[in-house]
Amino acid sequence: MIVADLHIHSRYSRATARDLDPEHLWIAAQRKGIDLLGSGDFTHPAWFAELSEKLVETGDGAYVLRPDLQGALAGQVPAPCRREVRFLLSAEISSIYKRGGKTRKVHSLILMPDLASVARLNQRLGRLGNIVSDGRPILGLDAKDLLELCLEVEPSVIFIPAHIWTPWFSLFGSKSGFDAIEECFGELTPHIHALETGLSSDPPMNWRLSALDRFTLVSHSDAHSPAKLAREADLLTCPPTYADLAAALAGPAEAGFHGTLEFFPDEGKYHLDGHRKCGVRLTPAETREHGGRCPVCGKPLTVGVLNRVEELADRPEGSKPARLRHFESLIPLPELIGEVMRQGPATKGVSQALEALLERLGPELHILREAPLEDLQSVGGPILGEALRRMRQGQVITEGGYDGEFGKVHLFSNEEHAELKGQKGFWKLAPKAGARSRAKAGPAARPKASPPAAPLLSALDPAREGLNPEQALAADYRGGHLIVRAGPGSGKTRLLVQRAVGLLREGAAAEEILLITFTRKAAGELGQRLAEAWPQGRQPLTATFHALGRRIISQAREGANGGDMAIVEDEKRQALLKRIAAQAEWKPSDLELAISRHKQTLDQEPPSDLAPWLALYQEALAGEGLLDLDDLVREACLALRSDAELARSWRERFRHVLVDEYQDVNQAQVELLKALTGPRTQVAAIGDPDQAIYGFRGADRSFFARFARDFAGAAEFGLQQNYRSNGPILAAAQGLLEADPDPSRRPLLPLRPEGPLPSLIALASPEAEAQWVAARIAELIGGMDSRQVEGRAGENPGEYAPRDIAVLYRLHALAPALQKALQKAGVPVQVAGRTPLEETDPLDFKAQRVSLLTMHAAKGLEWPVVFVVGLEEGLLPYLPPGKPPSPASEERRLLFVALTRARERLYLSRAARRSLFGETRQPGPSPFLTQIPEGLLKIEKPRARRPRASQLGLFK
DNA sequence: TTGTACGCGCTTTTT
DNA sequence: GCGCGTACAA
Repeated sequence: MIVADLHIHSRYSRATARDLDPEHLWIAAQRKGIDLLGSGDFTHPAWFAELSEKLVETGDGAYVLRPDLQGALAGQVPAPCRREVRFLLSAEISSIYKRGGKTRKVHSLILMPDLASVARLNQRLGRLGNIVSDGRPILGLDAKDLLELCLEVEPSVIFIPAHIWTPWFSLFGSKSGFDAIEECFGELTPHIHALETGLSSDPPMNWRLSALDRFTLVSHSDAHSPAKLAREADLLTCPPTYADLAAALAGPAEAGFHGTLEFFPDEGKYHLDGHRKCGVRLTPAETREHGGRCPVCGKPLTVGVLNRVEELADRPEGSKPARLRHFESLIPLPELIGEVMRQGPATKGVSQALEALLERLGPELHILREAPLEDLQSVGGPILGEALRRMRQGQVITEGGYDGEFGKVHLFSNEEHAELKGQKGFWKLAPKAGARSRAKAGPAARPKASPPAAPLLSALDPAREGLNPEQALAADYRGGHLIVRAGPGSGKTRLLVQRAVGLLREGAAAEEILLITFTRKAAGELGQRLAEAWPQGRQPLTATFHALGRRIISQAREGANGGDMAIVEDEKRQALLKRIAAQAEWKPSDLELAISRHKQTLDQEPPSDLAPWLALYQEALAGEGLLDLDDLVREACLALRSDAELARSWRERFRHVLVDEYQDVNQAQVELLKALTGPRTQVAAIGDPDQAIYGFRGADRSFFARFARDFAGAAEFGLQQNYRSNGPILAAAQGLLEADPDPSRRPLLPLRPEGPLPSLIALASPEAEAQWVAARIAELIGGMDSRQVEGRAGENPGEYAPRDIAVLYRLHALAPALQKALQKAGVPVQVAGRTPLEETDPLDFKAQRVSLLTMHAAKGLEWPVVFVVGLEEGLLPYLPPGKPPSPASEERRLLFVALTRARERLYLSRAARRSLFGETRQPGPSPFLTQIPEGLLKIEKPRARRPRASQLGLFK
């Protein structure tokens, strides 16, 4: 029989002991009596390097400490404890992701047969996320995708869902888990053969779920220090090799998996329910009596493992499956000695006593499990003997752990302890009636929890079929042209889709309907939503302005000489601009801008200073039959103007033209629209002039206001209902806009009025700001380490997944500090537009991360939590040194766009010192901040720095 | 053709 | 503060 502890950590994981290195593990394993030990943390590059250096392969998938190191250390192992310690390569990965609208946090234990396969896996994982900052990395990768990746890298991988019952980070966790294994792993479930049951549950609890019958239930220590090794462990009868372990886990008991060594589950940190902050500990039955809420603070209780097991159980307490494996419940020897000596387990006296026992009797597990009581009595005294006798018989007194607080397991009652003082003959006492056996009478199986109340939004959820009244008015209007002023989060895309569907339903042909967007992405999404809403029959054309122009030009040329047409590639165009600019003694960027602006006006005559250079540019393109992107719209307009037949065919083609983001059109685009508009055409434009932020690229929001003049008789509509942001977020965003009065603006009405006030904080430096953001995000995600989860009762830590969060800034230049701080905190992060495609893993698009992006890039997107950073003088509005700034109103709208990306929580920040382009300044707050009316922002102060918590804080 | 020193200038972004 | 482009040397 061998003892295996396969889930441990190295010193590279958070909150772990500094001496967690191969040498100390080798010593500690022998003192404990472990034959087969997980390496832990193989994903961490430094630990991987250390393992590669200090371990040598046995050839059967196991590794041993290098013989020279063994020789140097042998003296530190008590003689009766010495044994061969083999290592298997193991790691734990934390997957934090969104599935089915719920944040999931699942930890997985992974074993690999050799360093080469680990290296392959690490390479893949390194591309998907940050495996450098923590030995237990956090990936925004669905646990199922992680399993798939592991199988792809190494088919013989052993993949074990870790400590499956802990509330915060596990497969069945009450906070962020699933109700069934299949729910998590889908069709890959057959690749899972074992489940790790964790400290807070033991086999009898797990036997109550018939769904677990086919799995091997394993137990490991999840140690964060050498002293905690083998708190729980596996008992194997197979040889200590990788392949034999894999076969044992996959097969019946005879295959080599004998059973487990267990904690008394009551001692686990999450056995019962409760609130640590409120000092409330409840049994599952008591929790039900209180309706799941804390009797002190009224907030939801942290539901423990016992409760969760009862929730999912389909058998009564005490049931046993047909096939079950052996288990033993143990108390760690230092704790047991501590009780006998009436001292803490980490005191010097206990250590000395432990040392003496190890020297005389052998490893800790041998002492706990097998050593004859007489030997124990003779070496450790009669009381120790009695303590071990009681433990082996399960006669213990328990106080269940709850909400992160370890439980307590005692062997003697208080009365006994009192009696014991000064008495020598204690071992003769029979256990008191008060010392209950750990088999407790429990409540009957609990009915399944009722499903959560229907979400508040369901009645008006924009994802559903129906339109709200103001949307319906605009969607159903058939009286001619119309323009819709649609604020952020008002269901704009939905209105477009439903208008198109309504037209189709009334009998309009798909060919008569055209939808126009600015980006291919928007066109793709609109097309997809339309296909979902109107799956029957042909689809209307959904195109960008440029794609539309291209079609028109193609048709014009077919009719004429059929000249070849292609779009100039950017590289070529830049080279051309550079060449001409040099000749003109202009800056290439100025030339580019001037050409573009001219083409957008549709004027025939360019400004005289531009004319010769424009002519050179156009000749160069025409010589190769090329057009640039502005030409696509311009040339289409000109073709329609000069070719009456062409114009007629296009004007008659569409009865309905729907245009998205109308605040972003330029003159050429408006002209193109007009040229497509015949007497029977209805143009429906939708947009929001308060979100016009692309003036610098030629967009002119004034076309929005004059739509009714460009398209005669147009009706005006407005969408005020906001589905996205809660009341306080909308109030702050609209308060800001008040500084730019507009009589045609209507207030936005939040569907969800309640929520926390947006907050504003000033930090000393960009680094401090980045660290603050990282710390806040770590709290919101919860799960960087347990302390963060347990630390802030009432803040709902762990409510969010990485992909629920975005950090927005004015300039890309702010991204590096943020990225660095977030990576250091172990938060999975992606910086928009900054990942080269060739480095992207095929699974990359599935990885879920915190997004870092510019306020511009955030337009059209939304997140439950948004941080807006760098709200400083000179940065917002941005005042480029030596250049004319954008109009302040456009920059204000940019902030408005940023604020209205947030659904639930909004955090604003600034730094009192900022270095930008080599210059360090001490900027005051952005003037826009003072334009947000007082009382709509909560002013926060940086928390005073507390001294770093001790490395061992996790286990007290 | 390649190495290196120097100086300039620095948003936001789509097709 | 740094990257990129240009100028000039080898």
